[in-house]
Amino acid sequence: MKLEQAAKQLEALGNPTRLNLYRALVRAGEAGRPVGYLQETLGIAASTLSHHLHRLILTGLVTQERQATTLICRANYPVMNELLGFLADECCVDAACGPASSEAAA
Amino acid sequence: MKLEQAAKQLEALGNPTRLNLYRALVRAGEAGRPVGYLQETLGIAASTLSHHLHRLILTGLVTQERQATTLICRANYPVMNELLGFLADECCVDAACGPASSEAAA
DNA sequence: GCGCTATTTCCAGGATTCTCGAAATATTAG
DNA sequence: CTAATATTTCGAGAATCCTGGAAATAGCGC
Repeated sequence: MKLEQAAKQLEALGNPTRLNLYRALVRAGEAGRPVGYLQETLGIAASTLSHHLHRLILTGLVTQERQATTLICRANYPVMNELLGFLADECCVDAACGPASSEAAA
Repeated sequence: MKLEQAAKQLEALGNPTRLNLYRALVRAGEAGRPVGYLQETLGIAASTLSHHLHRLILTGLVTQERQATTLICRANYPVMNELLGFLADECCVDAACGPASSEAAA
């Protein structure tokens, strides 16, 4: 069920700490960020960060890659785009919802 | 603080019942839906629905309008678009993230 | 005002979340 | 193998959320 998955991803982003964390990764782009760097930047306990990170990874919003003892985290752009698509999906089936939509003639 | 607000909205959408509810309103468009209709459609207790609805209204994602004894609920499209914008906002500052972005020349 | 329908508020129990420190694990360096 | 660093897992307390039933409120028609 797609809705469940979308809800989980939204819930994962619906916590200030995690949203902040996620945005840091989004900003970092392809380069990604090591866990330790994120921990210092966000100023939270390592265990707390690990907990949140785990959640983002479970929902597919973030990926990790090992580099020696350091773990590099990256935002998973395709998953985010899919989520954005899901939200905008059924928008406008019966009403105009703004300028962001497709090229359907007025 | 914008991040707090975005997190609250995402959290509001990050519950299957609420996401379902919200999508029903998105699908309904301008017409909106009466609370009672939503309650039957979703098959949940009136108090539960009221609770979730209240939350969506607090975050600004949903609006209500009274029509006699019936309350019509509508999705607030501008707010949703703002939220989508916030998510896509800092995307790609350092990496390509897909086709959904703006018209900035490459 | 009275009754009627639509909706919300109050209350409570059970589940989940958030946060952290301490201990455990993983990987590399020597 | 031992030491050192990076990260996760464990345990726990406080807070919040989710759900529904019962009672209260809001607006309408008579």
